Amino acid sequence: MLDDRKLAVLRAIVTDYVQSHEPVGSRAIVERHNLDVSSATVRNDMAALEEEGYITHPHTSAGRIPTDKGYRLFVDRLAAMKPLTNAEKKAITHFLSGAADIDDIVTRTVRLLAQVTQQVAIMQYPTMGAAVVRRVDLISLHDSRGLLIVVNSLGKVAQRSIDFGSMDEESLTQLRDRLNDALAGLGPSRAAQVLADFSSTVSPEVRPIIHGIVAGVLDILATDQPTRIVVAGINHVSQFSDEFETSIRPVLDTLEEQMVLLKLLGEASAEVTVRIGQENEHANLSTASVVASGYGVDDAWAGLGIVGPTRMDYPSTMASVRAVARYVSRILAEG
Amino acid sequence: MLDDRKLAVLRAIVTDYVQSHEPVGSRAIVERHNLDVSSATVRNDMAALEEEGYITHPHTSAGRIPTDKGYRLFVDRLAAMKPLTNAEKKAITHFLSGAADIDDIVTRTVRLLAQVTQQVAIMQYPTMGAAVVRRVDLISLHDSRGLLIVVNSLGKVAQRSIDFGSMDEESLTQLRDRLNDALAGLGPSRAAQVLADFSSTVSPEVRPIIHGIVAGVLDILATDQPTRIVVAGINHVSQFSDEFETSIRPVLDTLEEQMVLLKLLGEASAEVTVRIGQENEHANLSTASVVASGYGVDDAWAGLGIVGPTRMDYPSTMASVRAVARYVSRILAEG
DNA sequence: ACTGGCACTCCCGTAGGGTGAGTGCTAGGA
DNA sequence: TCCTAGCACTCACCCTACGGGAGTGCCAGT
Repeated sequence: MLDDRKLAVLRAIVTDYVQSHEPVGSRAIVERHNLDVSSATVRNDMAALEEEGYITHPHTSAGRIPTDKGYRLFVDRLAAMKPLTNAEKKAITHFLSGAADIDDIVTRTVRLLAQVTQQVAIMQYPTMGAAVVRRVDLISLHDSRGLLIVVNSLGKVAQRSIDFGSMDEESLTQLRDRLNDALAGLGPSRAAQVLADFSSTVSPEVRPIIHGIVAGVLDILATDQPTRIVVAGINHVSQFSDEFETSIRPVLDTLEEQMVLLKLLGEASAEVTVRIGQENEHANLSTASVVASGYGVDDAWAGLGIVGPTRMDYPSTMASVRAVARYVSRILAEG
Repeated sequence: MLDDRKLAVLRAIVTDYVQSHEPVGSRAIVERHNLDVSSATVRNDMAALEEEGYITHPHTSAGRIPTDKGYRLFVDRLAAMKPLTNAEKKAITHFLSGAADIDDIVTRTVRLLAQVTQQVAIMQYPTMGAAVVRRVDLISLHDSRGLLIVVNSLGKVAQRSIDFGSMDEESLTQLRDRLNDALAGLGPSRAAQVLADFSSTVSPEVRPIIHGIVAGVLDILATDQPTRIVVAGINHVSQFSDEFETSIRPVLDTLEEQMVLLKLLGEASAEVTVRIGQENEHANLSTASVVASGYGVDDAWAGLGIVGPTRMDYPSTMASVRAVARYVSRILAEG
């Protein structure tokens, strides 16, 4: 059905359209790609490709543009990831190397991703669910207010504001040490079990306070805590089109919805995945593609990726996403 | 020069234009506002207002629109802040009440601000410069890597990744206690002084490691550390216009520039300040107004605000910004 | 000092015609 | 059987023209 030449024609249409943003005609194809056939032959192939649903044309006398199905075929069978240049690799490592803490790593990475792909980048914080508790700390601030801090083995720091009531500094220190002894090295589910019995081991008068603290720790450990998402390169939404209402507006609306973004990155696997146009369930993203990848180390896994118009340079974008995901994973593993 | 009626005409032009987004003519004014004069009289007043530079008209036969100068006069002399409804107040307190930590407070506040003003909201993290050190912690993670954590009296937690070299757990604990004894309760400048002498009091073999830790603490304490800025409600840029290139694009570009945003909020005072159009030095924001306010407690002060089109409802927006700034300040003071 | 009247300006929506890129189809050739 | 050359046809796009209408500026009158 689809012989090699038809595939070559589809490839030509996709690459040319991505570059020019204009419907591409049969003559342009034979001129720019050396197919050694006439434009009439290409027209016949185009008719076949359109019959199969890989391309379409906006009106009778216009050139062809790829459909979602056409992009999908292109990504799956016709495109090889374009390897990064040395300069690009260098830029990535340089940009990420000076990061101080996890916040910094995430911020830098998402900006870098926006920069190299020239698209809107989104990135999920590594979930702390799978890691083990490394340290619990209690710090009184003023009056009866204070802070509960939990650090996990990935270096992620979580905090909750806590009312310490009438507890004095000394018993606070004591409590802290006991919590550390009890929890250090435990995963979240095991820690939750231990905590369940914890408040019964303390004297009754401080029990309500302990209860608050335990609740705080449990809250932090809960794996389904809303993972934070960061976005960068919003200005690159201009890639989508020059018309705001029909094209850009819905994308911006979607980018404000944390839950939707989480879903987009949700099933991030180790490999780069591409969701094209209508393949995104979300209606606002029907003209958008999402290129995503998982990143992280053994038990701290999360997603990052970009959102761009279906009409994008998939080979380069996929390569960039993959490269950034790998580099940031390496940095997480090292530091 | 500007009698009461002319001011009333200006007020009418501003309010009508903000509402309708269309140039407003002399007849519309006498119809919608009961000025008890004819349209011809209003036309004369308009001519005078235009002479003074408060209004202009896009072409000969169009109605009038306010200039930056006109908005400025309106904000300074003609507009009273529109008090919030009870429902709005309730929504604000409800939205902010459940915040767990400082990250959460900032995230919620900036989203709330975007929500109530229907504009793009920006907010600066409270600077930790002015507060005093409350706790220093050292946590080893794996291999020789570890984490340095500094908590200040406002509950703000800062962290740095540190190489602990060959130090064992015990001497780490010892070092931590010594650091806490030395630094607790000190402001950043005093702490820096103490730290300067600190590394000379330890044994030579661990000195390079201590040096790294001290550098980390100093780094955290440095007041000029890049304060983080968060943005919300980007989708509301649609308020600016329906044309992307000339109007929305430059604003989006600007919102990506952390440094520019910092400047916008930089000189935030306790009162609500408005910068209109060209009053913003940044060229990209020449069609934008910034409504900002400081927030915080005694020595932890930062800015928040919104960015919107010059053509905005100043009374309501200013009231909302003020209200949100006050509520979040109160929450910071309490917890 | 205000008002009614009137000529004038210029945006905007609509209609009509020419242009050109691109297609679909058909008949002929390898 | 596959490819090619040629040709009629279709539309989007651009330019122009033109009437309608909103709004102004000005002047004479009260």
